[in-house]
Amino acid sequence: MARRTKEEAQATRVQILDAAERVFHAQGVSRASLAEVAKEAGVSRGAIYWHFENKIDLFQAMLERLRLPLEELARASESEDEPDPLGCMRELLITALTRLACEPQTHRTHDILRYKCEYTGELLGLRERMQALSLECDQRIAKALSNAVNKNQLPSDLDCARAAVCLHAYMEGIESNWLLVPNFDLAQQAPALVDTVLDMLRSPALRLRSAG
Amino acid sequence: MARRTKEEAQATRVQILDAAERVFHAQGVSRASLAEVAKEAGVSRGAIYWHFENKIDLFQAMLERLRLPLEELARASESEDEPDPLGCMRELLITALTRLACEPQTHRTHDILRYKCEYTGELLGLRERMQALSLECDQRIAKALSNAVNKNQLPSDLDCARAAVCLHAYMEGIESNWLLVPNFDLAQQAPALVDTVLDMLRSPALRLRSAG
DNA sequence: ATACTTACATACGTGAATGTTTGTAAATGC
DNA sequence: GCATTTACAAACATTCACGTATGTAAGTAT
Repeated sequence: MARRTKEEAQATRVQILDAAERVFHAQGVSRASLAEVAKEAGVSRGAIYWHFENKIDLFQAMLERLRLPLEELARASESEDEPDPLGCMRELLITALTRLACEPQTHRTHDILRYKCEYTGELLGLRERMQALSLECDQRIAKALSNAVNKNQLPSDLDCARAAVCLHAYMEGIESNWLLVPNFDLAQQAPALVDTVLDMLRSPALRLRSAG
Repeated sequence: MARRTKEEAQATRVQILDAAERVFHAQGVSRASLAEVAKEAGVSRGAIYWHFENKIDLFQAMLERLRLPLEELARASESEDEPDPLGCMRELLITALTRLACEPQTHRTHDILRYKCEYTGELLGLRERMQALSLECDQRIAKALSNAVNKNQLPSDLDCARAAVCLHAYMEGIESNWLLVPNFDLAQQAPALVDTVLDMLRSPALRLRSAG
């Protein structure tokens, strides 16, 4: 085939990324072959090697597409100027679940990250990144909770660090379990699920010096 | 090498399973080769093919070793005769976390299942089994909660099914996040973590007809 | 218009892992 | 005590995906 214009080239790049998403989801990252991705994208393997270094480069490029969609909301709930940090966090958590339920791309990508991917070998860098993200997530939640305490939206003796760990775990588990068995309407249940965990923040077990 | 006695054969079988656990954990299931497992076990690849059909057979045999350790406790909290179903469940949940933290074999195996394994292709059967286990887990928890309600240990209008989903998710998330970043003493924190989620069961958001 | 570069397609070489087959010495059954 | 089976080791053949190298036609700069 002949040379394409720059826009056409960008289009094939997106086609490859979309195909990779589908093939990685169907076969798993390690089992997926670039030949399959090429076939699914309607190009040759050479095209993939033109746009990407190798499979993990393709994989990571695919993941990059889904970054920083919730950054603004997150920043808002962390801001000390935000008058309603708890409500802001509630929105944030509900949005996260809703996006997972309603956006197929988000759904597939998270499914790959949880159940179709081995965090070892060439993907050790990804594992470290997930670890960093997990820690950062804990800290951001703790910060938002602290702001909520300062606005008297939560008990003043709340152990924000431990509460953040619990809240994070709960959200993680909801996502994991629903991805494994999507036997309820996540988008519809999202507000109730989030309100449940926010109620947990009033638990006596989460007060300072109550344990630990 | 020459033929071994039956007990010696059983010993090499266990050696292979132990080696598989280590290699799967280090390399991931798909990246791990039977040659590596054999080398780690101090046998030849032929020995593995004698004891197991192939890699996934070996993998599933490895998983079988860890089954039904909590079955009795679980059954107790499900039993309607149990006078303290909530306390029984508390014990069960704490035990689960403590085992994860204290038993290296449990730790490694769960780490493999969560972060070193792709639930697709030849492991689709495993995925279906995990789905079934997840559903069964929800139902068992719901049953235990229902028993606790009957003993007046929990509010009578508790939505046991939804509460079970939430409790299950929380535990799942605690395990997942701690396996990814083991930056606190899980065994020590286990009682506090469990008490926190048990307090959540009193949340108004988990009452019947409150949502959903 | 031409020279150069781009955006791929095609073909090739390589290595690694798999499953199988064959060999063998000792343990076990009768 | 002999035949048979067991519990492996070692060698073999095959597959398969990867990376690379080469080919090529059209776009782009000058």
